[in-house]
Amino acid sequence: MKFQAPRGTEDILPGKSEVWKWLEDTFRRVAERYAFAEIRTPTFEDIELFKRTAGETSDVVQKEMYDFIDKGGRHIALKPEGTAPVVRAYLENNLGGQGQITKLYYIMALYRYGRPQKGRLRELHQTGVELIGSSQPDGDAEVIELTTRFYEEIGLHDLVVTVNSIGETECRNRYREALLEFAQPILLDMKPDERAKCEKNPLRLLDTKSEDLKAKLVDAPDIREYLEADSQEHFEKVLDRLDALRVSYRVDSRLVRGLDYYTRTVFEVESSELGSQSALCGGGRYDKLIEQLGGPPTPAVGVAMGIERAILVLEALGRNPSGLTGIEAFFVCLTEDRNRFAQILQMVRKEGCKIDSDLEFRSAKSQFRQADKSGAQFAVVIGDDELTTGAAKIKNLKNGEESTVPMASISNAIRGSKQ
RNA sequence: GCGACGGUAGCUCAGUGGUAGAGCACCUGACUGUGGCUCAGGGGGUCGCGGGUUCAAUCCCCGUUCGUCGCCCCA
Repeated sequence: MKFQAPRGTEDILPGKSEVWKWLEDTFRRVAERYAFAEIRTPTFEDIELFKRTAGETSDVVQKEMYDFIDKGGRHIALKPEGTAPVVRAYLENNLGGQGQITKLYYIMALYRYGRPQKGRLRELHQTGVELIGSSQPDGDAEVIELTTRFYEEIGLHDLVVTVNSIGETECRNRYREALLEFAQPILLDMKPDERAKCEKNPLRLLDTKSEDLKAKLVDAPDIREYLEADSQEHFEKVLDRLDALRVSYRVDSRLVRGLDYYTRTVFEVESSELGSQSALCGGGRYDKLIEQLGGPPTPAVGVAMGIERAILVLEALGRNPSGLTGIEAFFVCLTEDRNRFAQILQMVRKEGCKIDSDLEFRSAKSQFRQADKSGAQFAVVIGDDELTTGAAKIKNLKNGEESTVPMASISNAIRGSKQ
């Protein structure tokens, strides 16, 4: 019996885990600069939390949840998205008392039972922020700017944000009807299940990938003509702020999002490097969600970014994040006195150096080969001669120069020349 | 969940109805304590898993699993 990782999951191995660490560190740094604080929520929640919020028409909830009945008879779901759990925690812990603004960020694993593909795993990871308590367009803009800031800092330039406003519930309902009416003839030649989906949520029509369908929809009504004055004004202010911050964006009235709780501003970033899983991140305002979960009416806006997808884009562009960890020195053992040798390693490690050595009693030649491959700048030679004189030989592997330093100054010698 | 294609050494892949190969990587050696180049030698694969056809299958058939691409959906 050979075990393998469950379908749609992956191991993140050394060589790649460094990129993950770097990406997460960068995200934390950026989010904290905007005064967001980290929140961590449980891996699983009461399934109702997601049913209540993500919407009946959303596939994420309809068919992609990992759910089970636990031993106490509770119906549990592994979280398929991050916003609902964060809002649940926000309400449960009274984070936002008295009209405060709460800024939270997260890095979490999510679970969606779909057919796996590159860039679409069953266990996926997202970073995101939620800005809760402000209805001002300034919040929308700050979240969008933070998002572009993050992508800039991981070396993804020239990404364009697509933004749209889908207004409040009422105007969206009116629009929905108008669109449905326009689309009647189109719906007639669709397959029954596809048609049912579109009839239930006509907005789905808009983000189709079918060129054919797109062509039929060129003259479809435009949602922005249905926006109520407040939403329209809000949207304009967001765009004005993005202009002022020099965030490049594209307005696309066809952009709608898959989760039902969005209101007003929605946005996403795509990359052409990603094939059919092109979205790098998605977000927007969700002013009604908190009420839906039993809280006081509280406006909020947030974004979720796919970590795997960001990494795929970096790989596709051939970016190799530099400055990743490696060892500083490789210690070559040429004495039978392995205890003394180990003590020296212990000392240097206590002093904070990242070092390695051969554990297999291999030849000097082999040890130097390992030193070379390790990428370390130095090989430190400890043999019987060195033990008697109390001074190690340090070889700079880049230029071949050798010098002799007292045992006590090995770490200084390694570090000293680092800058 | 639907359709198509794929799974051979650590990696990238070739190959044939008679139980397998290359390149790279790895290990050892080329005068006793010195790497990156070169040369010589070496280890390593139940050819995804299970069943069937056959005298015989890695190669044919069926099933299954995992992946890739598209759809769906989304991050």
